[in-house]
Amino acid sequence: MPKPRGVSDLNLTRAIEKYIHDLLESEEAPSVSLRRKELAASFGCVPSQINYVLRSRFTPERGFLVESQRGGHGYIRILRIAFEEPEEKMNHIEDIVGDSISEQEAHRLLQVLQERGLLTARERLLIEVALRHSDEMGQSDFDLSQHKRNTIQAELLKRMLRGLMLA
Amino acid sequence: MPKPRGVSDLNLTRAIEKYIHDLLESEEAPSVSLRRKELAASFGCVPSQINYVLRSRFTPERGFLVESQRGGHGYIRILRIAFEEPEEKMNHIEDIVGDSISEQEAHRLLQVLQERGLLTARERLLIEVALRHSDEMGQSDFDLSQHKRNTIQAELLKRMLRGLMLA
DNA sequence: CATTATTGATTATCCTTGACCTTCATTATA
DNA sequence: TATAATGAAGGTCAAGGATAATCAATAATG
Repeated sequence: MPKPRGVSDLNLTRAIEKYIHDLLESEEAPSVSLRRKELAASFGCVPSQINYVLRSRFTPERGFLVESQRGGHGYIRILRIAFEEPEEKMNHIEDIVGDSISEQEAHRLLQVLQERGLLTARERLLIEVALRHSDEMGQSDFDLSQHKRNTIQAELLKRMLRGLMLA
Repeated sequence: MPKPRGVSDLNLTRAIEKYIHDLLESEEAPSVSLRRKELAASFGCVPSQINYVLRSRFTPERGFLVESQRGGHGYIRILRIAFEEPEEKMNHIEDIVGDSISEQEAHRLLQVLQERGLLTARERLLIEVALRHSDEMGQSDFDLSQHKRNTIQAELLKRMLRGLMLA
């Protein structure tokens, strides 16, 4: 009888991510500025850890832009980009999906879109089912190459997302 | 040296499946997080066994989504999207869809489901986009017969509805 | 016999750290 | 004033440890 245990264990990266996220939430302005060294010190880590967090979490795919300046009075600024028009939102997504997308990438993207409130869990589930079916068909029934399947997948994904964003 | 696997003589996969299911039942939140290595250890099996259970039992077609993260502080999170009440309703739907369904029929069915509040407009749209894409592929890219396309469509439709309605 | 389950070896990914590199503003100096 | 030195940021990269995923072979089951 295995013990039920929660995995609430935050790692450094997620802690820093959450901290920056909270900063963005609390501010009125859609951006925050900070000192890399100070932030690292307050988390008791090496400064380059901050770069890792920014590179892996505050990407344009997730709706962020990062600016910085070196030297004296250096800084890092994180901007949350807002997509007012469904048109813009859609262009953004089309760019991210591209002409070909792997299952992994699609999976990630859907997770992010749900986190950003652009999809419900049920909608995400529907899309995943459709993508799996497409991939399965392509593999078992038509013996398509990985790349071909990823191309079809990208097309299907874009159509489904397009439909939702413009709805 | 056979290890004691518990009184119930279920096989490993079903035991792990049940364990995860029970966790989901007992929690308030519709998701559980766990460590693959620990869970495997507590069942006295190899970690990849957990992947087998997830791949075969906790699919989107069955109403679940799985997220995971590797590396230090890695985890696996299982989300239950659908609940398993409308068992009968689903049987009914399986009967209606059958092994083959035309675009027209699918269209009407989705309309009814939306009217009954079982689907949102957006969900219906997603399904229609997927069906259309499937049909278009079948016709233009693979030159399939009408009947074959309707068979594939029925399969896709059932999977998507199953995913939403039952677990 | 066909399908499902189990295992272990190998591969991929994520996080963390530290050494070394680049850029910028300020200050010293010719 | 023009330029060089200095110090104070931030950036890059690669290595190492900690997990999880994949895959093919084998066993068990129905």
